[in-house]
Amino acid sequence: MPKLLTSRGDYGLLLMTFLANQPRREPKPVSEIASFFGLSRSFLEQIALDLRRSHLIAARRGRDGGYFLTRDPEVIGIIEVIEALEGPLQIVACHADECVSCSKCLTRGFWQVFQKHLHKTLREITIADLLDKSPHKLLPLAQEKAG
Amino acid sequence: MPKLLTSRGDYGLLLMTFLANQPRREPKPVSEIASFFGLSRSFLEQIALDLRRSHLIAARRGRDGGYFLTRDPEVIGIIEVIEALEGPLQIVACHADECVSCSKCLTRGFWQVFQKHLHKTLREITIADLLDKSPHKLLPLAQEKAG
DNA sequence: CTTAATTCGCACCAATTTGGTAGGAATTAG
DNA sequence: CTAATTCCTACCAAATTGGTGCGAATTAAG
Repeated sequence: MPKLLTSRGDYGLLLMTFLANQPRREPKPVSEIASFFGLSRSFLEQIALDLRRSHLIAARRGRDGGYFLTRDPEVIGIIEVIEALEGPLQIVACHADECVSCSKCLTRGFWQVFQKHLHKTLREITIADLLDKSPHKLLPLAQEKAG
Repeated sequence: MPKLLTSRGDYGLLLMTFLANQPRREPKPVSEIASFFGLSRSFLEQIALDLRRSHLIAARRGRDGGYFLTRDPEVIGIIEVIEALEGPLQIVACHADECVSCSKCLTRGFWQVFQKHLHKTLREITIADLLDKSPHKLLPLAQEKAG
């Protein structure tokens, strides 16, 4: 049961979609977002901080401050959000040099290609796509074997 | 940095590919597989036990015993191995009813479709595919946006 | 200048998951 | 009978996860 996303990535994407829904990119305080989703304010603060450090959002401090997107949702790949919060995407623990059994590992090459593919997919899906109800970018993939 | 596979799934797939490489499906003891990959015997034993309980492999007990595949590698989707060892695949923690904020969750629907797609992909990739050097089943997926 | 709202930064923590170890019972070929 | 093996369960240390809490710095408004 390992998950692809921990709650950090999950909440981070919720936060990004929330900000993307704000019409004039006005700064919104974490407290408002947290209570909207029913999440812990301080935990979400940490997440917002990480997103700011990765320049996906920017902050205005002090009263009436808050966070806002630095780019349009259409050009923010969700992999950027995920990796900002969870570190580089990896399918499996082993990484080339550190692996004891790589010379005999039959699956390593496969996972590398798989990881590249997954990374690319998550880069092409944007925050704007999350707001669409229909995740059309995935549908053709799911039917790939139909023909 | 959450991974899609923990070492249980990883080692389990290695074990399966090892057995797939045995010509006449003769039972191979865990000790041999463990020492081949440089893994812990008792840990791999646990994994083999789970794979047997899911009927992906079968055992012959006692001297000269061991494990062997119950099906041809071409018809064993790797999702079967993964889920036997790690439980049902999930992208993100939240599951419909238990979720506090689902009414406001903008991303849930997307992840559901994404999970279905990933599940299908991992079902179509078989143990036999892992033995091929070229993971051709992924290549068309990776080029989906070219046109 | 004071106050309230906010980001910022870090220290800490409990529960869970992960990646095993260890020991022994049951089974079986020779 | 013996050795090799699966089978089963209990246990455990380290890492990860999902937070809490506190206080400093910053800022708008009165």
